[in-house]
Amino acid sequence: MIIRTHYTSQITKDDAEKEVTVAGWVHKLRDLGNLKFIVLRDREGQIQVTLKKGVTAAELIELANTLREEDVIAVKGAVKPTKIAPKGREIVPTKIDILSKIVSSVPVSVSGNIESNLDTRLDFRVLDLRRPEVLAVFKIQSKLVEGMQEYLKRGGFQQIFTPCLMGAASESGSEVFPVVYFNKSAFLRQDPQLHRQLAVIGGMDRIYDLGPSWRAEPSHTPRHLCEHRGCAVELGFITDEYDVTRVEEKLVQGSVRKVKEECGEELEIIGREVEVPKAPFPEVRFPEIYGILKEFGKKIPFGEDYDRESEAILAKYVKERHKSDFFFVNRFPFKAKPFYVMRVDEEPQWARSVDLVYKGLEMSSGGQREHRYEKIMEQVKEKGMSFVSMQWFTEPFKYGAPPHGGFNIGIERLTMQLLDVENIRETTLFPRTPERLLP
RNA sequence: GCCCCGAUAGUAUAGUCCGGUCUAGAAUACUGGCCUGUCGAGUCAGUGACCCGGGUUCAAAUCCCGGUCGGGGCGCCA
Repeated sequence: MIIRTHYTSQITKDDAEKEVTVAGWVHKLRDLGNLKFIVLRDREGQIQVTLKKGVTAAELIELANTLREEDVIAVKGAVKPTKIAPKGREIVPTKIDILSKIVSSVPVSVSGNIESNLDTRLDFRVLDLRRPEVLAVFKIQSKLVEGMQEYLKRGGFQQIFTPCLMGAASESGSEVFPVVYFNKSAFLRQDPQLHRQLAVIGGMDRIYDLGPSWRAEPSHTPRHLCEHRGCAVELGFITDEYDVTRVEEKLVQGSVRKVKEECGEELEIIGREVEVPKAPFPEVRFPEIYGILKEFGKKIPFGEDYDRESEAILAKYVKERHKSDFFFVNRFPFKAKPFYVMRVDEEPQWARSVDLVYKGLEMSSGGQREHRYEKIMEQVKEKGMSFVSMQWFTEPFKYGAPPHGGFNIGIERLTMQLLDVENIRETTLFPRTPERLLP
């Protein structure tokens, strides 16, 4: 039987005299001599346990004297409403069980007021996670993903699982992690992209994949991880890339709405407010983008991809003009994109390739894929790729591939931007960066 | 991959520019006292640190070189 009868948050001043058992960590000890307070913390909050000499049994007071912060205890007792206790209630204990004693004092403070550096906190992530403001971020992230899934399920999307191990480094130019796979060379995927396409061609039609991707780029930035998770969506029988962006913006809306509706307390803990974005999201496109950038004194040669400064300029431009933190960038130069994207037939320089930008940071990329076998083969050739190594992917296009498209939206990045967090490692439970592989 | 900055007790910092006054300071945590309404409790006492290697110098936390790790910018991207 589960030890606790109540989470701390479930106990209110209306529970007078009710007998409860709470269980959790010793958050704070305040010893006033003949009066002692134990602040017990669990996932949902905190409650004060009060011991008075002459009122509380002597052996309980003796036991309380041995407690240290972060010991794990269960406390049975009566709820006592009182104005002088936090949230107007406290527990008068009749029994205290020590479930686990700390072996040594904690290296980073859980209850204290000294904020450790992120790197130190990540070394002791387990302790860090016990801080309510850190826990809140992950509760919000969970709801964000839940909101996405609810939207997708309503929209008839099926969840699928795609492989993380790849027999060939394909896709774009980013670096992949090699893996020892018996006597073959294998790689960790950069994106579940190609298998999603195959699933749609296989007739699954509307699917999504929630899972990790890896990039072997030694990026030292507050927005990159070597391992990140994405919500990757793919759908068939689209008319053009706008059928994809309409899904994406609703998915984002759904996820943010879920957070707004169900994470009021967590948002308060971290001192943030969220706003459900209005759809449709504004769009800027190539080649018009060159003109917009020029107005802001930024020159990008016609036909070239933009850089991060441009992204910031466009974000500012859209924010002023459309009052939106979100916008799509469409029709990227084909030369900057992978072989599988669909070009605009009449203007083959540009691709039906779409990024979603949120508060100036790229959240996703996607768009319409090329589904015509001949075109795909042309593009494989144009990108200088080997027909043989791509055959596993291109063959199925011979046997009836519907027009399709999709996107992969970064979960850590979306959480980060939504909550105005400065570093993506804050929104990753156990982040993997070039130097950090533990814990 | 390129560029800039940093590393002092468990944690977070002062000191570094202008080498000696640093047997390295205040905080918090920790250890031991006192205290019957605390809630960043208060109060008294105590333990505890200059990233590693090399160099310059009478003398290095402080200056120089290399390494490792960390923060950030660009590139790449989610």
